[in-house]
This record gives sequence, structure tokens and C-alpha cells, in this order.
Amino acid sequence: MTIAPVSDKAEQILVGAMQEFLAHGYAGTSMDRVAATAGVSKATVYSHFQDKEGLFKALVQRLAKRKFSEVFTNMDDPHLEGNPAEVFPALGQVILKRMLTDSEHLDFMRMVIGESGRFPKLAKICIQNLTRYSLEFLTNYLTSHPEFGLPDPEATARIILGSMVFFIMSQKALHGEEIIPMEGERLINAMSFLLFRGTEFAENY
Amino acid sequence: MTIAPVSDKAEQILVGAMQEFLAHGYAGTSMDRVAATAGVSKATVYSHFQDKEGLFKALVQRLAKRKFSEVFTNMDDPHLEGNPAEVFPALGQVILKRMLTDSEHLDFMRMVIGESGRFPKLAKICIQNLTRYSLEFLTNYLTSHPEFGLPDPEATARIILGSMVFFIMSQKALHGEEIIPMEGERLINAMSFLLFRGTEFAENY
DNA sequence: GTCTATACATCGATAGAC
DNA sequence: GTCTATCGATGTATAGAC
Repeated sequence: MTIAPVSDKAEQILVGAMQEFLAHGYAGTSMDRVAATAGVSKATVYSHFQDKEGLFKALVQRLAKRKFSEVFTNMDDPHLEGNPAEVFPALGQVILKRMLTDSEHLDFMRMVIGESGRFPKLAKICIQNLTRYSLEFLTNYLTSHPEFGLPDPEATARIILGSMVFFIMSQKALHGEEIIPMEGERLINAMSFLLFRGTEFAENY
Repeated sequence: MTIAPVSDKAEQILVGAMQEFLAHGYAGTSMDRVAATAGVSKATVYSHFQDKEGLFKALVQRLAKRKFSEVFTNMDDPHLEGNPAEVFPALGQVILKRMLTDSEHLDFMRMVIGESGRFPKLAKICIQNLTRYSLEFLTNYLTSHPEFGLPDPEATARIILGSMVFFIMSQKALHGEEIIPMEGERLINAMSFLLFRGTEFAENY
């Protein structure tokens, strides 16, 4: 399901704005380049969006809603109902891989965090549409499997998501791959070990 | 131990530059305001630093080295040699609290991440001087206590640091406190539970 | 060394033709 | 609706006086 654009031109402008804002940030992006990249005149940009800030806000809201579904799609499937000792590591690998390979997602996280001090409302929209849903998804999974024996699934969901997001931020966004290299699989395995040690699935780890 | 400034004026300029760059990012900061905040003329700024980029790089390198010691100071003390079931939660609380209360640290993380696409070298310097040392510290702690029974202390250190950094980023940097509230203590407790379940310290959790 | 003054480019935003 | 042309403000960087 794609979100219906207001008009063809507006859609065209948003695509151009995305390229520019993701690459150069808010202050580093000029409306001249947005217009040029979108293939329209600057006046046309201003006829569809109030000003630079309005265009930026429209873009971030649009991306925040899209990005969650790209990472957490096909996740509410019956796949989740298998043996947690097998399902969880596979689930972790899929989520991690999707975040790692989507460079647009990476640039989006960079931009939102970088502008979060100057655009707190937009940061909250991202928390609402990305972080909150991701945490709810993980919490639901942990809660629906009492075999994990977790006293606080909500806090545990933050540990799981946090370790994955930090892994991506440090390895990819901050270019730590060569300085502190590590395979994503090791992270997932270490997380699985912690989740399953002392449970009925312990023998697998 | 403070880092010796090149000169009084250079030090003065760096202090002003820090305020401006941390608040407005690289592109959003003007050399006029840096000069004004530092209390010198713009020409003086250019006499001490080659250009805007040179000033920015000097500032980030300076802060990267300082910020690690602020969070991880007084950590190699004999305190660490006590019972892990008591020491680890206390250690986690201290690290978390230091990151949470240092708004300058928060702004610095925001800025480095936000500019990491356009200044990859600076991001690497921060990985080198902050992330790498933090991970080494945690890895050393986990390794020096075989009672944890961890098959991969290095990956586990990433989980611990990652969950704390993500907690701070989502709650403070991205202003998630009201949307997805959680006490830092819950995170530390959930982490402690995972680390001690199935070990000789299990009964504490 | 440090200042004032200024050169030159680019910024966000708009007026007016079509 | 969309364009070209342009305004005033502000950006980086420097020349020249002291």
C-alpha cells in the first residue's frame, strides 16, 4: 500500500526533497537544489509547500510512516509461532539485515537524530511511528512466549532493539566497520544466548 | 588532566565554536556567530583556524577525547572487584546517569551522528576514542569475571552498551520520554536478569 | 595579532509574465 | 499552475589599517 500523493508535482518535489535533505541535512539543503533535483522551478516548490520548514516536515512525516513498514513487513505471519529457539535468531537476522542494507533508512536515522535538537516535534513523530511500533512488536512476541520467563518483557524489548540499532549506528552510520569489526550474526547469537540460558531452550545454546 | 590549549585565543574560539556547532550543526553554524560567541572578530577566527571545516574538525577531535573520560572516569577502581551481582547494576546505573545528565554529551552524539555522512573521518575518530574504549572497558569487565559464563563477551558488551545508548537516544535525544516512558532502572534490571539467569548469581534475580 | 570593512556567492522567498 | 527574474539578507573568506 503506497500513500496517495497530493498531486503528481507534489510527489515529484517530495522525491527531490528526500534526496537533498537526506544527503545534506536541513540547513545544508537549499531550495534551489531541491527544485533542480525535482525538475521543477523554485516557485513551484513554494506553491505546493509553505516554506522550507513546511517541506521538511512533510517529508519527515512521510518517511517515518514508510520506514517502519519496510523493516517490519511480513512479520505478523505464522512464522512467529514456531520454536522460539529457532524463530528468534532468524527474526533478529532478518530485522538486522533489512536495516543494514537499506541505506535510505540509515540516512533517515542520521538526519532525524541530527535535527532532533532543532525539530523535537519531528523526532517525536519518528518515535511514535518507528520506535514505538518496533518495541510493541518485540514486546508482543516476548509476552506471547512465556517460555522466555522474562520478568519485564517491555524492558527486554528495548535491550533487543537497542543492541541492534546501536550495532547499525556504530558499524554503518559512524563507519566503525574497519575499526571495531563484528559480524551481525555474533550479536544475534549473543542475544539469543542471554534470552535462552536458564530456560527450556537452554540446550540449544 | 586538561588538554593544553594552543593559545588563550584559540581556546576562547573553541569554546564559542562548541556552543554554536553543538546547537546548530555544521551547516547551520555561521562563522559570524562563532566569532561573536567567542568574543573575537571573524578575522581572528580565520587567523587561528584555516577555515570553517578546519575549526569544526579541531573541535570534534577535542570533544571526542574529552567525552570518554567524563563518562568512564573512576571506573578502574577496586569497586569493580566486588560481587558482580551487586557491582554490575550499580555500574550500569552510574554510566546511564552520567550520559543522561550530561546534555553536552547528548548534543555531541546528536551532532556526530547527524554529520557522520558528510564527515566520515570525524565519525571514525569518535568510534576510536569513545565507542571502542567503552566496549573494551565492558569486555574487560565481563572477561575478568568468568562467573558470567558468557561464550562471547565482546558481543555481549555491544548488547550492554547498545541498550544503554539506545535508551538515551530514544528517551532524551529523540524526546521519547512522554511517548514511551521508562525508568532507567528497569533497563538495568532487565539487563542484569539476562546476565545472571542460569549463573551462580541467579538467586538474586 | 587583532580589528573594521568589504568582496563575492548563495540563501529563502516572492513578484509578475505566460 | 508554472515559469523567469529578482529582492534583501546572510553566508564564507579576505584585504588592509592599527
